Amino acid sequence: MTKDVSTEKKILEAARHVFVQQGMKGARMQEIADVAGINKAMLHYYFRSKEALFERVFTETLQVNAPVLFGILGKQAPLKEKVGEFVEHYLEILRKNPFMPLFLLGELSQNPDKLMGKIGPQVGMAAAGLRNQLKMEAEKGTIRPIEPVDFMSTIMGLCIFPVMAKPLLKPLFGLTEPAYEEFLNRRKKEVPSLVWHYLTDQSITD
Amino acid sequence: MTKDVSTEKKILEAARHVFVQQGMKGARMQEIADVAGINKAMLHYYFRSKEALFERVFTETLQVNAPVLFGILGKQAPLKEKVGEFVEHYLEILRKNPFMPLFLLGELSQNPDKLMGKIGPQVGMAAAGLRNQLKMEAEKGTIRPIEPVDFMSTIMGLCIFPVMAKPLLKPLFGLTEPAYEEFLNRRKKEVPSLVWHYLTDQSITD
DNA sequence: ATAAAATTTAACCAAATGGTTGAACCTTTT
DNA sequence: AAAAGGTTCAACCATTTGGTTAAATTTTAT
Repeated sequence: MTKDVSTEKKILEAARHVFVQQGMKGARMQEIADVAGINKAMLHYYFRSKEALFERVFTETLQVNAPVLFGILGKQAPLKEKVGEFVEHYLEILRKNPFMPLFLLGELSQNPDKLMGKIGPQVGMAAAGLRNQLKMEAEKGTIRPIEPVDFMSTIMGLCIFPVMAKPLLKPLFGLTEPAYEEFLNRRKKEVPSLVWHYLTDQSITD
Repeated sequence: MTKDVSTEKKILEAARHVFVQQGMKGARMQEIADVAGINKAMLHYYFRSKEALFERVFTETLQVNAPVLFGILGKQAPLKEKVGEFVEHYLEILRKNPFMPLFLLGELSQNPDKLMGKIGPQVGMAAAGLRNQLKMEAEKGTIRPIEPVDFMSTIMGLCIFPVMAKPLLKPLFGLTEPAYEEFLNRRKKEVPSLVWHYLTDQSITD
């Protein structure tokens, strides 16, 4: 691990790396220590227990990612523009952190309650903003009426699945690594246009 | 657990239940025994080790689910029809086994290799059939040219995400259980029509 | 009915793993 | 420079957990 970085940072970096990849149950304190390049006792010196360390990493991860996601969709701008920006940014983030969705959704499934209170207000605002925009645009006739959940699920599902199903998709369709990368790049164009059709085409609900 | 069922079946049922929900690492042999209503030693009597038991459950799960999925999309029928049937069936399966995708994708991420050889031929056939149909329909002009990966990712992502992100979506959008169910039902109509647009609208690639 | 084989159980065992401790080692303060 | 406080480490401890064993019980074959 990089020298001259405070031990606490080194631990958090290592812990995030291991936890995200192995999950709470799969992660071993020893491995986190090894990755951080320090003694196992340090983990307990800086963070009381495995649970405390995990809690910290999980919360941090959520509080860093959620605002990015909802920040884009919640801000003031034309919807079409925001969709494009969201997909582009999100796919890029996902490409760099392919284990993030599995990690977050996995731990969230184990502990559905530990969500609100962590991402509360910040994301709540963005969600409310999005809800309003969808409503107003629908009244204006720019888009068809649509629920925020439907919208979010569509756009997130289209972005997340290709990334987290990589180990399924690659062998199944005989993709080489470059071919897979190409596929991800295609998504950047296809998903926004797909989502836009989803928003505007009246025939979808009829 | 139900009486009069062979111990082996009881174990496999219990193991599937626990493994799918907790993952390989998270699952405890004792819990599996408890759920099965038998002694822990029985697990080792019928299946050598935790790994062997897991292997069995994982393989079985894969071999039961994959053919259902790809069976529908691989068979001989109009594409539009198959898409509708797939989404309907798949969403129903997912509603009953909400932890399945997280389980399969999670374990697959840990062990990308353990895929082929398990679902090999059966699914390979279906995938090839789908590839041909997409190619032929594109040449006929019924749909636009599209890669099988793109198609599969779109349809699966749209189905899977709403189910596996339930613990995220429910609190985030303040959905009650009935409201969430309603949402899932909306998907049954929206997803096929969305996918169909995705297949036919030329402007998506332009 | 009885011996043999298969099944089930409780008690154990060894390894893995989260966590602790006390001494050594810096760094800062006075 | 020496005391004090913070940091790091190797060795150790307790619990958990996958796995074993030998005896008991049930089932099957003769």
